[in-house]
Amino acid sequence: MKSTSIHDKIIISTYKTDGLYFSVGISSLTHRIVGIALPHDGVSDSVAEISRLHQECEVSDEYIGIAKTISRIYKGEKINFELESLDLKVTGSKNIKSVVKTPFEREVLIQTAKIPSGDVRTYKYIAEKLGTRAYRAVGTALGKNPFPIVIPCHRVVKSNMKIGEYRGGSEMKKEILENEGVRIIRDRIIK
DNA sequence: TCACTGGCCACCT
DNA sequence: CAGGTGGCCAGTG
Repeated sequence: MKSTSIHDKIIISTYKTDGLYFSVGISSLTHRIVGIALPHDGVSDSVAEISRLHQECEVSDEYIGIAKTISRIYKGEKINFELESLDLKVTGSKNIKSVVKTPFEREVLIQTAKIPSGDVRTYKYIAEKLGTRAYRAVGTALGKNPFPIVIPCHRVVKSNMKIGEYRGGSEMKKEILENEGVRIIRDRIIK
């Protein structure tokens, strides 16, 4: 069986601002985003975060504008991002590996995408939207979010309004939320 | 199959 | 308020 992913190539573009590097990976086949890196201090770490998940990658400036847009969201600008531009499909195939692994992860991401900038929801809220009590599984799914910043997993916090964990560290989570105008005192969201 | 492991939650000291 | 305990359930090997 032929895998279409054999001919797929991921283009990785990086935008630098304020000493931070933002990378985005885009499929040359589908033209959808397949990966976003959290900001890093160096360009190699930023590129590596995306490239280690894909076999064929090419570094290019082609999509630097998208990387820049992501950096602006990080800074707190309210920018509408089409969900259509993300590769959210889930394939069960062994040959063709999708970045989103299961329907559950996909639904968690879609619910999270609805949270407006400047606001937060809880892990429990997301779980209940999916009709389950798998609160922890929601956290696990968001921990694997291939599209951080654009799919705002940083806006999902604990039920007691404490910040909770983040792949880039809770300090980074706090920083993004504050950039969006969320008030935080002693690691707790103030409504 | 089955026994873990978790970006959690609620409840109890 | 901090820390501990049991519970929940999707993924993983």
